[in-house]
Amino acid sequence: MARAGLTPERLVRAGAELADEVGFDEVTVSALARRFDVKVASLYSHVRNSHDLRTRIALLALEELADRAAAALAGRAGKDALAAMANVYRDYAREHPGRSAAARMRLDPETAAASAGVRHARMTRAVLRGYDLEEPDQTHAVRLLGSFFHGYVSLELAGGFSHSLPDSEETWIRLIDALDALLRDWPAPSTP
Amino acid sequence: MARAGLTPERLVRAGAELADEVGFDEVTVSALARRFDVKVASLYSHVRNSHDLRTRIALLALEELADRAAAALAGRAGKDALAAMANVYRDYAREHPGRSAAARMRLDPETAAASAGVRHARMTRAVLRGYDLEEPDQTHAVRLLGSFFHGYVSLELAGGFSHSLPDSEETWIRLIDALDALLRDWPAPSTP
DNA sequence: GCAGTTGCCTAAAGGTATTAGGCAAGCGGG
DNA sequence: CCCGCTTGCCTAATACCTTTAGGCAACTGC
Repeated sequence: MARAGLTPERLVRAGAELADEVGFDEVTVSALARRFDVKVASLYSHVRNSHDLRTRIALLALEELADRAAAALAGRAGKDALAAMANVYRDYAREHPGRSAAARMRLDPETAAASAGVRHARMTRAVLRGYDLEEPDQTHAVRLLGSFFHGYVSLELAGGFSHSLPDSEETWIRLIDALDALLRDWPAPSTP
Repeated sequence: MARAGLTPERLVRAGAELADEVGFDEVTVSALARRFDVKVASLYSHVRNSHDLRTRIALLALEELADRAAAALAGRAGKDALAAMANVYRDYAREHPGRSAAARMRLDPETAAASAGVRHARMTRAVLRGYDLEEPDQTHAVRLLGSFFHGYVSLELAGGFSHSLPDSEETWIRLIDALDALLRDWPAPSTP
């Protein structure tokens, strides 16, 4: 019988495609085996287990996303950079909903530390160099942007903003405006 | 044999507790049956299927959250109300991580429309009455707050902000400051 | 206390995850 | 060229979760 030519890389790539087609939650070792027309057990020489497969898809998505962000940020600063980075996340989510969900998967700390997640953090800080923020405000801002991007993309993908006006596109543009304004004019701590 | 006294309500409540203990993803019909010391098939007279169970847990969580928010908002306005609402979400997530994850579960449109989600939307708009926002900016702001709360709570629960300084508590307070400032001084659309 | 309902059980089938061990495809050396 | 070794994919088996069908016993109301 001819061999299927499985490798971890091909499996992960196919798993990512599967995720985009049927949703990250439906990515299963069995479904992937079907896709390669191979028995389920065969995958276990290339991937440790189901969790390992999903983790690798998440890592792939984080890499792709970081690559796109790096490309988009090159030569931009200030609001331009902010908008570029924001659009990278949103566009990726719309083009690759499954991968995008994977990128939001919870990783254990060591895996996360070795992932492209750290590039994301560095790039976010790079964007913030266009604004005048000292520590710890810069970290607060990193967390604000992370939360907002994560939340907006999740809600939009879940259909939260469809079927109501104004459409999501307009909100998105206006919210980037708003965040830009906030970062430019970052408030001092309130005195309680 | 004595009967276990199953009802949909008891199952959903126990399912919510189970979610808080082991995570929403691990909430399974089998695990719930074990918890009641009952055979798995017995649950199927009370709950349509696994998805139905999870949906009901989500609806419970949304109700609880809306009740808390309503209580917290009574008699408050402006930044006070904003902070109160924000803290409801965050505190709920910390006290009830499983329910909180359930509340973020994707619901189909009809279910969502019949859920306490609409109360949340109304209350968010009520909070925004303390700020001077016309439509469509009010809707943009609703979406901003929704995204931010959702994102922040997800990331914090996933451990995204632990093991780094400043601690999440401080960031949280400062970001509420920041959002308050942004809402008070909402920028006009940028002219592209 | 009896009849009817209904709640929980047994049985069974199908899907996913995972491990152990086997056979042959394809590569490298003679 | 072909022989042997590696290793890739397979069969087999176990375990768990989901879901449906049908049965018997425990409550409920008369």
